[in-house]
Amino acid sequence: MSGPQGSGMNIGEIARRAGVSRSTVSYALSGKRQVSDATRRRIQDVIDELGYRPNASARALAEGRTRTIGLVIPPASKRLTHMQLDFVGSVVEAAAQVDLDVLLSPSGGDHDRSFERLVSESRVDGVLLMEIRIEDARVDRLRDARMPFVGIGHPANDPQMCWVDIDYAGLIGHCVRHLADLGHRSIALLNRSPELVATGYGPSHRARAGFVRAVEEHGLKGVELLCGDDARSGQECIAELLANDPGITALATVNEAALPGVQRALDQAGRSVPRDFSITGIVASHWAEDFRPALTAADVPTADMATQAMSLLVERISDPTAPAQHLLMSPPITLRHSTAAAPVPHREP
Amino acid sequence: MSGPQGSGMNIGEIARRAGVSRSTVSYALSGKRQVSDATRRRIQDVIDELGYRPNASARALAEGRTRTIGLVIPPASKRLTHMQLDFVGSVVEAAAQVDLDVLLSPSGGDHDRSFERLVSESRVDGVLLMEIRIEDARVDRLRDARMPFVGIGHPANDPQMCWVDIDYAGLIGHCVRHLADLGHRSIALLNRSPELVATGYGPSHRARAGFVRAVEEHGLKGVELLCGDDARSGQECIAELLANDPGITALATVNEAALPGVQRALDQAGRSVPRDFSITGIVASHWAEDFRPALTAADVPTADMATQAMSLLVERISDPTAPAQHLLMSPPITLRHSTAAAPVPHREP
DNA sequence: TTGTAGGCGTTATCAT
DNA sequence: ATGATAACGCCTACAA
Repeated sequence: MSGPQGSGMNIGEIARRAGVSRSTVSYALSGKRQVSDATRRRIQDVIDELGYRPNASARALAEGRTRTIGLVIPPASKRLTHMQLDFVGSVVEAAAQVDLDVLLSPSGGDHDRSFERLVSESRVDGVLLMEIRIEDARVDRLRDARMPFVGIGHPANDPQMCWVDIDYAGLIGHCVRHLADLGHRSIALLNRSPELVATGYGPSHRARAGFVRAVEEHGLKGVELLCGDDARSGQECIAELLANDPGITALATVNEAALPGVQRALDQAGRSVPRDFSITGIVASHWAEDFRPALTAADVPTADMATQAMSLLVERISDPTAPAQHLLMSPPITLRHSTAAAPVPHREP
Repeated sequence: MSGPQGSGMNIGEIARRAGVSRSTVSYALSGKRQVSDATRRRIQDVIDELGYRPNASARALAEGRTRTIGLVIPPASKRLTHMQLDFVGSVVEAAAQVDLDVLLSPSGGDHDRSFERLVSESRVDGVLLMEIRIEDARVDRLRDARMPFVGIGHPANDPQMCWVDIDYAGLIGHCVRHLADLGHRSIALLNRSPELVATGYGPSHRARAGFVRAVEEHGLKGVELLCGDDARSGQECIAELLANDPGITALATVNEAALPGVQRALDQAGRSVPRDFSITGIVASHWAEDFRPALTAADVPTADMATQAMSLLVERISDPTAPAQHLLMSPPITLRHSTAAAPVPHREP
């Protein structure tokens, strides 16, 4: 009943007490060869009594796999977004479902000890790589090390690589069309930070592309806002927007962390949502619900993505040579209460 | 330059190519005994050329430690709160600082395979246990397995155990006093879900105790609300409160996930914060900033807690017999914009 | 300063 | 149906 940690509790000890050889115990446990009912029961009794569990390191060494996957997350220093955190939770859950453990690695820069441990010390069987840049050294590193991996997000055209991503370009396009249908003629895109965009952050670039294209298609006026991932930046950004472009009546966002600030700036300007100003975009689903008013938005299906990414990874681990798969997800826009018909322009009497 | 994964890349191969024995390579790497400059350089050259890194499993097996710690989180199925997720990020960061990896285990019920793997397969050197119940089987399990661990939260009186926690009772007391000082006479405690409270969730019980005591001390009327961890529950809860106890003018909360709903219910009732209704409580710091209006609250210092917990754990791993330490943190209440003097009661004319 | 060899706890290939 | 025994890759006395 007590712990197997302390003293010399190992497969040999079990074998000795059960009066069999170590291999028999091993096989009784794995079921990889027949063991008579009698001995199996004897072995199981001893195991139950002592609370034995095989040592993971020894097993990993012998089997050549760790039953663990790595999850590379952005460094926590710059606080993770709701979406990212949600995704981490979902991945851990999805992994637990298939009895895999998850090793977390916060990795941003290129000199990252934690990331290096992951890829080159055989700590994990495969890796889920979050927050991929359009040009991402880590992708090359993983490939170089022959480590099976699946990207959450995708770099520039790379058919060999396996990934799942959100269709930012398409979804922002849908958002723009939704706003256009409501009669908005001048709209803004609330993108992420200038630094992130400068490093070639895929979602930002694709959101921009989708925005530019859709704005053009619908003959709208569009302005792009580069904005830090926090409430303060959001507030400054929107305050400035309202001052410089008072004609803007709607916003599509890919920057959920800035939203509280957006609210505040609109409040201060006396603009009410959705009466005077519409907001939509791409956000983690519960975040959309938590907004006031509830946000009409494309809800990122983090749990789904996690499950899909996990099964892709499992597949890739078991057959690294199989053709790479890409999954571009495009969740529908859920209509809530943050968008409405464009306000009628003021007329001087 | 390329990966050590593929073929037979191990310490023996390095030794062969450098023309030395395996032990020399090992010592050159660990620095645990003198190696002549010449051979060290020769070895290093080979290592650099091949991009060799020692196999973690083999090392763990030989050394008897994994350089990994486990982080036991609540199951992700019921979405984690901001505070919890924030904490996860902070822990990972703190661990990376000291070159430790973090294995995540979502563990709620008592039959948890992932948790069992953690404690009994020697996958980790120590464990950080989140969301401890006042009576918590996992604590016994860890102790039983002689696994060094530190609790985030603490069970009932247990001087042997090492933990760091927030002083919920004291902090809620401060919140109540703050409200009392502002003239509020009838206040509510927004506690967490009935189920959580029923399972003996420490923070809830301690918040309640602190609330009851402080309310009594200041001669106030106090009502406790048990409320699910989501916006909808918050909305229902507060709607009901305003209907049944219209005299309530302030709220102290330990349930940040319900706050968006609280906002909505107050909006619908035409009560404005802080003019008609004050809100304060204990929340993750950025959550307080993101509230509208910004929340006067005790900001939980998650990064601090993580760092402290980590160093306690490291210490405990290196000397399991050292006396247990307890850290009860009591962050100050940051004054923002969600509390104000109690509104003057209505008078029928 | 360096080499030899045994052990860490499993799995898996031989035999029997 | 079961036992020996050699890997797996690294660390570390013990020798030289």
